Amino acid sequence: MLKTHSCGELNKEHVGREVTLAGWVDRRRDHGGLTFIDLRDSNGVAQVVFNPAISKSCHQIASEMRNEYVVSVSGEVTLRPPGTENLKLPSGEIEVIAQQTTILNPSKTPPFYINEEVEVDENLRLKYRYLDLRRKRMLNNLILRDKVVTFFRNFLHERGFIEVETPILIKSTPEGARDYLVPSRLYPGNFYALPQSPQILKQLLMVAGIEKYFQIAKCFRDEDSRADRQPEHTQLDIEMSFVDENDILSLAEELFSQLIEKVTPGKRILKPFPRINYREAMEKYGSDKPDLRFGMEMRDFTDIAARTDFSVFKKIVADGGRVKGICAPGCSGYTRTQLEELNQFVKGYGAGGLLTFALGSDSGNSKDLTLDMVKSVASKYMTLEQIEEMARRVEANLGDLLLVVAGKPKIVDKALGELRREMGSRLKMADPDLLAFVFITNFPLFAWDEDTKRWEPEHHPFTSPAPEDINKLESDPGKVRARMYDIVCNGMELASGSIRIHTPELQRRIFRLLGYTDEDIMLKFGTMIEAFEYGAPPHGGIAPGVDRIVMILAGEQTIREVMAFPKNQGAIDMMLEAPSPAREEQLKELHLSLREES
RNA sequence: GGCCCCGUGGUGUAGCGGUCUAACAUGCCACCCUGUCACGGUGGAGAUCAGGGGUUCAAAUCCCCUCGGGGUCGCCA
Repeated sequence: MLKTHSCGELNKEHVGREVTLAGWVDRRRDHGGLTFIDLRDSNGVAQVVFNPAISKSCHQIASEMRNEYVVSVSGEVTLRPPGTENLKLPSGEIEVIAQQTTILNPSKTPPFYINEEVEVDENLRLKYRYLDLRRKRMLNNLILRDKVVTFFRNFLHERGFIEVETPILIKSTPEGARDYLVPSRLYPGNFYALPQSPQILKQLLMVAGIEKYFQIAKCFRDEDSRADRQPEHTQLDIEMSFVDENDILSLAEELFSQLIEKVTPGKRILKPFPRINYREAMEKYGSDKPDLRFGMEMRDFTDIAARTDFSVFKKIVADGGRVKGICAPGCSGYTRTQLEELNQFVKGYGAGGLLTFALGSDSGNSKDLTLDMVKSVASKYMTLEQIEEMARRVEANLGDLLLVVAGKPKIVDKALGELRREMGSRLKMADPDLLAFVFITNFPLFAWDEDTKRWEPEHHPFTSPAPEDINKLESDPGKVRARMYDIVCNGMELASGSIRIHTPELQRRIFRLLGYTDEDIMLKFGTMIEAFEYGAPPHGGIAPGVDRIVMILAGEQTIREVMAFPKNQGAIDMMLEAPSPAREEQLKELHLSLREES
């Protein structure tokens, strides 16, 4: 090693020792006759003193040092003179008196600050990610991520799980997201696909008798990116044999509870994790990933709306629509501009508009409400009783603002659910120290796809239907519930899993329902079906998203901040400049020619 | 593909029709400085205001288009 100690570890214990440090110049303070350097390495920072009275040549060399130069320093660890200690630094009571120093490698002036926390244009950071990662915040995120992954491995190993790697070059399957394809050199016109998840492989491991499997697995999906989505992400992939829903959920609950306790003990969690079924989540929160850090639940006003003289309401109800609302506490004073902003907000989710009821200007009990205190375009078509009834359902008081959306049920839930989330964040209703984990259960097995006019799996086609609903599979597929569950935290889907189908008959039945011919089934999923004919055990699993978990624990707004080398929203690696054109020889070898885009 | 937001020295911001020959902080360069720690002081260099077009006597500023970035809807079993 070119060093005997790391900068961060030095303290009073080391006083009197001769040490050699090596790292980056974090800051130089040149007093002319005396120069200080904050030397930084992956462990922390230590102050080095260059005193010409100790070593004239060292002092000379120090005058050439600049930020981010890589240097090594040898010298004695001494206590700082009284009154010059720096309590902000763990090594602040000591300093190293340079007796020998070398510039190992100079550095150009970095394109942005390494030693200060300032927001920098993200593409610039991504282009120079290797510099960006030198910043404290990024280093801490990588350290946190390592702690999380290490915890997962230990936790599962202690419970008898074994980690199995599965291949990255696999077969394209028709279900789900767009695949990343890899052309085959040996077989012209044939392609591998990168796994969207190791789903089929882990189920085959169950057939293999592994019983308790996990993997820190890379997953690839060629879909548009978001703050919480990337072309490639990492899952903690878990699968177990001879289990039911409860076994998986209690394992997951234990996993996350202990993780939080160990890694971010300052955070509170709800324990036990609440379990909400899909229907209830959609009813109350308009979302299958509700943020439970605050209430503001949605209530149904459809029956009230039907009784009013408000033609907008009546028409929507007559057409099979619904009317639902939430209460924004203390917001009755919202200006026209603010209300219009919220109106535009719900329109963005397909709603026709937002109807608001400002309940008086003062705070107080809603029993004191009178009709002239209500400000709303709809109030003249409604009775006081009707408005009071709405207020009562959402537990509104004087001074509150009712936010009501009417329209097609799906759109109402989506728009009002997003509005709830928006108001929660505007009114800062979420406790920042709370991690509101919740299980969402009893998802429907299928969702009707209007575009393809087909039933599509809500999760994936390997999810087992609830036993009591199996007889409805063909007759009423929309009513069939799935043995599926999600883990949601603070409004983000953190994990998804299910008990799987393990008999060939049922698996075939599901595929047929999804519109596959028997020939298709054998062509595309033949391996799976055949494997199920050789004694497949009942099994199920779950797959938490590692990037999202770390993002939440780190308090970051995007998963890019917790990935070492992420891609930008356009799926471009700014640092490596990928994707990039292939050379003609490469294309030829792969039997590919490029198509002219029209 | 739709919608919203953003683009001014290396970095972060101000300026939002004329006083901009573009300001401030920091960084950079030079010199001074022996106890600083976001050291201090003096001086200096550094910006075709993303690009193009238009409106105007006059555009960083208003309008249009393009490009780039972010957020989001669609999409993501």
